[in-house]
Amino acid sequence: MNEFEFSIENDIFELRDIFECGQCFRWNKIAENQYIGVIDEIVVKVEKNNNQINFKGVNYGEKEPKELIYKYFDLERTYKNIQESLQKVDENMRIAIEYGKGIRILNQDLWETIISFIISANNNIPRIKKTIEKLSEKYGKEMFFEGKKYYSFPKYWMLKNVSVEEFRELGLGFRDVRVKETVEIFEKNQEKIKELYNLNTEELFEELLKFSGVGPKVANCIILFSDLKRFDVFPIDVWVRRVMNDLYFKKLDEKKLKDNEIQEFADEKYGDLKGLAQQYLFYYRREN
DNA sequence: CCCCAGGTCGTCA
DNA sequence: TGACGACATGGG
Repeated sequence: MNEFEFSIENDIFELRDIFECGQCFRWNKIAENQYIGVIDEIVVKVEKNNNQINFKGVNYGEKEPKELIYKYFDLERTYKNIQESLQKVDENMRIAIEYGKGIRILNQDLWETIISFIISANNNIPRIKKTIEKLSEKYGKEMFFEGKKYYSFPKYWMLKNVSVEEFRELGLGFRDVRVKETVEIFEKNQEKIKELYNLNTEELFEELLKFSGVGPKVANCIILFSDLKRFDVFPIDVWVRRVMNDLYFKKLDEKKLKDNEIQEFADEKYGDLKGLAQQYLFYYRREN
């Protein structure tokens, strides 16, 4: 266990936009310009003043905190260019970007992202967060930072002896079996999982659908929000269907708007940047 | 009591 | 393929 602290400068890095836009579930606001959360086996407090971002925390794992944080926050990527390109699409996109201009798409651990979004199915964000927190408290690694306890998201091998009934006690509901089956898949297919990183987006999508509890929407979220990181996917949930219908399709009953119809439209309109476009639209619609 | 939530799964035509 | 209900849980 050792502590770390360092600062960076970045124009495109707003705490609220990053942590409240629905891509992650383990961050909490502790002050006006501060969030605290867990990445892998480090606890991190992020504080922003002007364009200066400070990272302070403790490391309980093997990985170098600075490298972990650079990767996690996607700091190698220049979002300015991407925004400028997307802004040209139309006025709606320009407004959505203006609202969420501080968003960065995180590179979250694949295993954690898969489990988190399996839990997200037919669920709401506060309850998803609560359930993931319980899972971590019960099975993750205990960590201490500034007088408080935190818990890492449990690695798959830490869950191998957990029964379906024990999963259900966490409040997973009908998703308990899916989580259990996913643990087993990870135990038996490590080589195959490592190869996911070499696949193209289409192949990746097909492979992820084989997981229990992973359908089209969850698969696309995993591809976009994990360290698999591809921007050429467009996850469609109730909010995205809602915003797309309001802005473009204008059907009286939005449930009659088919996913395929939205997908084709998004391909055409946003191209390979549709993942980021989706996130600006989702965040804009959910917060307004 | 109802409806809804970052949906998926099994079933049936 | 495509439609449709079931599936736990908690909040409004």
